[in-house]
Amino acid sequence: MSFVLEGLEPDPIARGSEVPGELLAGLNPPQREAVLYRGQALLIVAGAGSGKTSVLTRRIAGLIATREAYPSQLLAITFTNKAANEMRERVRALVGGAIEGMWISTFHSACVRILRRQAEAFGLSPSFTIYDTADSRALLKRLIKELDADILGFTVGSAAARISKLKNELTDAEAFARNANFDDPKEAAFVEIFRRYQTSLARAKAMDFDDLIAQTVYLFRAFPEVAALYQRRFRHVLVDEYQDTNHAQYALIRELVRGVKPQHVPADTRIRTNADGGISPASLTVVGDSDQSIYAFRGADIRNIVEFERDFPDARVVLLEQNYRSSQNILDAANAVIANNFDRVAKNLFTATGAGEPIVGYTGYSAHDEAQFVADEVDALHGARGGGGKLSYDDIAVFVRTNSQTRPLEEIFIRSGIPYRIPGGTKFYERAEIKDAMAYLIQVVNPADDLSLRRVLNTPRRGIGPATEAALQAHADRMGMPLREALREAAQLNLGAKVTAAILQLSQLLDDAAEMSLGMDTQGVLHPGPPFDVLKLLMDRTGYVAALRATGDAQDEARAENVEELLAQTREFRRQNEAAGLLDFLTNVALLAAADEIEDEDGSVSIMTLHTAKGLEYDTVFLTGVEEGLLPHQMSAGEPGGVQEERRLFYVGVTRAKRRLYISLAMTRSQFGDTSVALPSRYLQEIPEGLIDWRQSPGGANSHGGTRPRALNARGGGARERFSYAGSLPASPQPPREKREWANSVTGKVRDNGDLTLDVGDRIRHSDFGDGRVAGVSGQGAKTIAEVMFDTAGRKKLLVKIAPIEKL
DNA sequence: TGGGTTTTAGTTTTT
DNA sequence: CTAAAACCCA
Repeated sequence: MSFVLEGLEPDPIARGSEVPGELLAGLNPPQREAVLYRGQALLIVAGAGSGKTSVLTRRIAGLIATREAYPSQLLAITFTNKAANEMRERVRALVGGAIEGMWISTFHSACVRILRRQAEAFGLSPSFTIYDTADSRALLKRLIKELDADILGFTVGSAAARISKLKNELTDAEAFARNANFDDPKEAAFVEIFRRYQTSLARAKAMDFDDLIAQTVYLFRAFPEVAALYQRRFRHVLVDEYQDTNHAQYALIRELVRGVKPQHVPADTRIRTNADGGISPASLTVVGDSDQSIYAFRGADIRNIVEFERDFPDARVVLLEQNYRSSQNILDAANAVIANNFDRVAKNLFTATGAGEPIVGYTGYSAHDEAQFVADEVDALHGARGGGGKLSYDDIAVFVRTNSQTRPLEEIFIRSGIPYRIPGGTKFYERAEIKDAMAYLIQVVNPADDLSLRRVLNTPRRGIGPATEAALQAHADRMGMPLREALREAAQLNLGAKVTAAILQLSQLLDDAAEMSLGMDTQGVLHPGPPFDVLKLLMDRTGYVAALRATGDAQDEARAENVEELLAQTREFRRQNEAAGLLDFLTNVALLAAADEIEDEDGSVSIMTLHTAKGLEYDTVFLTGVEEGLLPHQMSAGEPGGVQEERRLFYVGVTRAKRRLYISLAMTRSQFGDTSVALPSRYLQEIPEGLIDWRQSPGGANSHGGTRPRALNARGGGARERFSYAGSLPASPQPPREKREWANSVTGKVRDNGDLTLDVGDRIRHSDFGDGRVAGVSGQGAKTIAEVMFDTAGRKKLLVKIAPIEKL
């Protein structure tokens, strides 16, 4: 290889002339600058839909094409694996295949890679396992119970949240203990929980999600020569979605783009050194949009992006404001809403594509009604009836605020025969049977992980009950060995002959599986065995799947099929990653993100949370549950900046839509089994008059004030639908109270029945369902619910106050 | 030890 | 209301 080595060093002056023209084709001036700028630090403030992925990929392609950097000198951090794969393909298409050695991955994947590679340097097992949230919680549960900390008010959730938060701030157990107030019994107990949690992880050779980042930072700080390895290698670091980085991630980036001291530069380096023999810092490019920061709950610190220029005084800032995704109507709505967030740098998205179709609004009686509307519209758009529109299902997405909202949507979609997917919602890997199978695999790779062994000890049933487990655990503790070792010595424990045999059999099986996973010794080289073979061996010899099949239970049959599906996935994984072993498979699964499950062109509608939707785009978007208490969510009311964060969430949702946006809500929502009245979200009011075409408006006759209802969102001047509040919303955070009513919608479907009372046995008439008989009444006052057996429509639950019914 | 029943707790968002 | 967890009995 005879590269021109001088060319590898970044030149602080833009080298526009050298970047191939085709990489700049079709870019607007700021985009062009973002591709061409060369310097230590660059912040690209990329509004929604402003073509940032395009800019980022061309910037990378430019660096490679001009020989400013080898692909292996580039590190690009994305938010999801899906985004990483997409970027990899797009860069490959631009530079013609030569991107081997380039790292494009998520923060977590990159850290795992570094940690596994450097594990031995600081006494860590390279085959450490990654605990997901459920694993962490299971461990914490044991610890809290052990310490009787529950009486102090500790819950698994609160402890987990607190530990996660501390780790994201790079505060480890010891650092926390140093400043803890031990006079407070609760705080003292927490210190103990945190410490034990961490030692348990270490003993199990496991890390939780937050550790992956934090430990990498600690590694770099403790071993400058290890850090230097990566500082020398990565000459260009690019970070996407920078507004959602937390402190630990920020610190990691800072470590990576630090210059290398002369003593850490090998004599034969091919990188140009400074006068003192050191190497200057890598160049850093970050892309983000503070208006789309929606992960504060995960420790994301908006200051990372807002104060970027303070961190890097020489930084260039490029603003991308032209939107290439959405119609002007959609952008107007988005701009208007986000403008209500104070404390933000003004930014106004614009487009050249024209107004487009109006936003469609709909208000259902209930979540089911709302879901039915969505289903009907999807059906119509797909052209099942009209034939005019030929929108593919995968061009449509339905967004929800909370996971529980997917349920009614799912029910209606099934009934309507609309194919759908819920990325991240299926929780395939959280199913008990999958966790069982995975626990076997983890135990094969990491025998120190007692948690996984305990899980499979008696699954399927092999007669190892709590008593036997305790005996094994006691032996393990006594000998200071992992549970896995204790299994081998089961014969010493004077257990029953049957039980002992079962234990030894399991032990032998795990040994055999471990041998297989390491691979056959062909010509002295170890090739990791295919994960499929290992899992198949385990499932066959344990009889796990067979046991499920044998029960004859339909649910167990479904579980057996899930395990088969997992087997298929291991096979598929090996197909796509040829030399990949079991550890790679497990890592891959652990770091899977919800959005990674989205397949393009799979012919189904995607239903997902607003958080999952970040970074995606769809021709048609349904934004559902736009109600007070849901968006903004009740839980956010207490948090500082909560309502603003929720507004950004709303903004993210709106700006995902390319051509059509539907906004819907329900007048009542059920949770915990009872139904309550819901009010339209305050964010709806922030959308300018005329942008929304209400098919069914959130009525609201103004019977209390003297103010005439404003035709806020009536289209074409005709006040067909009206949407107003009695007076203006209070400036205070509280939503309007019971004075507001759902009444007198022009369609006549939404009404106020006053204090109509119904009793069991009454005959009533419903405008949609026809005649029926009241079968039961529950609830009080405005929330009175009647259960009605309709003569033709079957059994329905109705909110008496607003249902379109009359007593006969 | 296993199965069945009662009880209780939980609902924000996620790598 | 639902799902998981605790509890109880055979």
